[in-house]
Amino acid sequence: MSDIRERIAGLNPRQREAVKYIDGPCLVLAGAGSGKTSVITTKIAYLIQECGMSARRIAAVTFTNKAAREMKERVSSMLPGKSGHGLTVSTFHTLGLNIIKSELKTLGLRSGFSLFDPEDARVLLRELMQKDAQVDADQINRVQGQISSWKNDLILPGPALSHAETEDEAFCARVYEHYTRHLRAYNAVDFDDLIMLPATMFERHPEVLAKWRRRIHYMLVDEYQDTNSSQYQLVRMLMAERSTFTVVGDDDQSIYAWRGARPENLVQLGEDFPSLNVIKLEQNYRSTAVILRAANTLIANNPHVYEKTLWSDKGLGESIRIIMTRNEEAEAERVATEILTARIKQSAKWKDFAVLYRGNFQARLLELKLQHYQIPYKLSGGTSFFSRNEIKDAMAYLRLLINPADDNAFLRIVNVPRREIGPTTLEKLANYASERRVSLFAACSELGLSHVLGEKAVERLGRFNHFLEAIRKRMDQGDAIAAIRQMFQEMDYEAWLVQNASAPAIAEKRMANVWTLVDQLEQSMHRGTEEGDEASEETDDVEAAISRLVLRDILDQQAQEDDTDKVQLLTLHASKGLEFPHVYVMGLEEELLPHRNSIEANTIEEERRLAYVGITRARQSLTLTLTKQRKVYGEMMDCTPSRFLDELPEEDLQWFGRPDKENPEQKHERGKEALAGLRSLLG
DNA sequence: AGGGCTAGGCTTTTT
DNA sequence: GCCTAGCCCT
Repeated sequence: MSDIRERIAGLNPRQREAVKYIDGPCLVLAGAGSGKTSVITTKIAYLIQECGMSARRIAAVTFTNKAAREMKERVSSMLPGKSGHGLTVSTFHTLGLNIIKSELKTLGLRSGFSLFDPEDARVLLRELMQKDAQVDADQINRVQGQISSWKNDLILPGPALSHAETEDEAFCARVYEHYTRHLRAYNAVDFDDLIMLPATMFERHPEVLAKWRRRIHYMLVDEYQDTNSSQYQLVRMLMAERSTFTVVGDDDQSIYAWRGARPENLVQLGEDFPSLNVIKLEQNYRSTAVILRAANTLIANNPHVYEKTLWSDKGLGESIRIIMTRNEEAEAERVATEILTARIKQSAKWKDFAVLYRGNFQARLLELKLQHYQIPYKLSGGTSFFSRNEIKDAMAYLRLLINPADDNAFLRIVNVPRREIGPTTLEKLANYASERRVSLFAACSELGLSHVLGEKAVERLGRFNHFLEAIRKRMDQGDAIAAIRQMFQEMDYEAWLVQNASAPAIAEKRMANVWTLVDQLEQSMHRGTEEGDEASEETDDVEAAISRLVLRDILDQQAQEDDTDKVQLLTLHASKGLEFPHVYVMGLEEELLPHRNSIEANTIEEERRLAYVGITRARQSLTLTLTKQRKVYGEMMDCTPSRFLDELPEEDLQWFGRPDKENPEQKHERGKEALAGLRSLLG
């Protein structure tokens, strides 16, 4: 807990200015590795410690839970005692969720509302579209994407329909309208609503906005280049009067345009706030001069509103190596053996190496080679915990418990485990429910059901309803978590898993996943209670905790695993924000990086930024690889070296395996050399 | 209720 | 060329 003044004294002049400028709007253009997180965390501590601002009046916003968690930790380590109490450090979505939770009435929601993840939303969309036309798998995705981008632009269904230019768009808008109505009926919101609802509410209810402006006096936004339109509107509305905020970002690292990020928001800010103080952080504390020179010359090919050039005092460092191989197998092989030898030569650890690539498929071959050489590695990505079926089932139970109007959750689990409630019964139930305008779950216990359904069916539905109602009662009365555990036991969910699994061991694993989920729910509840965000009763805590679960805001169990000594395999996207002593970027070829679709869509600039992000991850050494041939969709294709290679400073590059007319033997010799070196090292 | 077949698609992905 | 989602068939 070092003194805040000391900490500020340790910053460079630009960083110090960024921390101490608090009287107006502030944009910090933070180049890669320029210590932006330090600036944000120190600034929060400075506001509290030196400027006497209450932590409760400060909100810092990030894009990922991980970043929010880390930032919170760093800030609280700088602050003495409880002075950080009440500080908000959260994702945009969690901030939106909290706003929604305190404005339920204005928004026309009831407490315990469900949060639909994109998969839930997709299921609902499919159902809605099936009525209209025949469903095309791809069509659902397109509609979902269109709705999402409308929501990102704060466009409601009405205007979406009236402004539709094509029949296709009009169709989407009609589905959007249905979708919105159904979400309302289910007392549910989706991820995009977490931003859109607060933003549109603030527009329509100035008195509510005024209240929130009194609550939040200073805002800090990390990764500002990743904000979309609705997020920007939210920040703008909250901060409009006071103009006290700091946003930190790097337009050169904007790589999420495809999911709605608007790097133009950086420019927009200057127009909306003419007094904006723009501070550039250009000193890089991460990489060698050679690496930065490559990064600078590459990105200079993109147009810039604010020019910036990274520099470091770390010395030139090694040349950048470019390795060209015969095919993708040789490429993977080469990367594996390079890491093997480099580790010994540099007496480095496995975790000092990262291999970056454009697409996840590129990792497959590499994995094989790494396994062959017994190199330990950690692969980022893969199937998420939350897309597992048992987790989706468990989540549906939780959702239905706190929100009986959630018909989607009901349909998912009413017959899981088997309760002999089939499609015919459900259809009749649905008709009855929609006539009486009640939820499916509520309809289950209505007496009138016996007019439309057989005795047995009525009995089964009633039993299901009573079962869950009993659990709900237990949750209200006492230990909610205990009641939830009991629920899974009483319905013998494990038996159902065993029945459905190919091996008992698999079922066991799945059941363990469910218990992990419940454990995390429990932990999340305790965390929420300790922080005492708002006065809340027990059930309110469960609701909040379940929402946090859906938002993936759970403790990272892989945290310890991250520290282990393994080579990191990541997509270029996933590498943003990280750094490694030795970085390999694979597949520097036209059609791959830049990606084929981006060439066609003419979004080369974003691909260039992607390459820029990859390059700037490296501290000490950088190796780029490419191949002459590669299998594309099963067909062997000749590859062209990426245009980005031509945009790097020739004098800093060291080529291996480049076909060279003057010296055709070169590649052969180099290859042999490398192999001989490897052999001698391996003994 | 589950498995097998076929067609289409094939970058990146957080909340 | 391979994978996966969704459909159909038993």
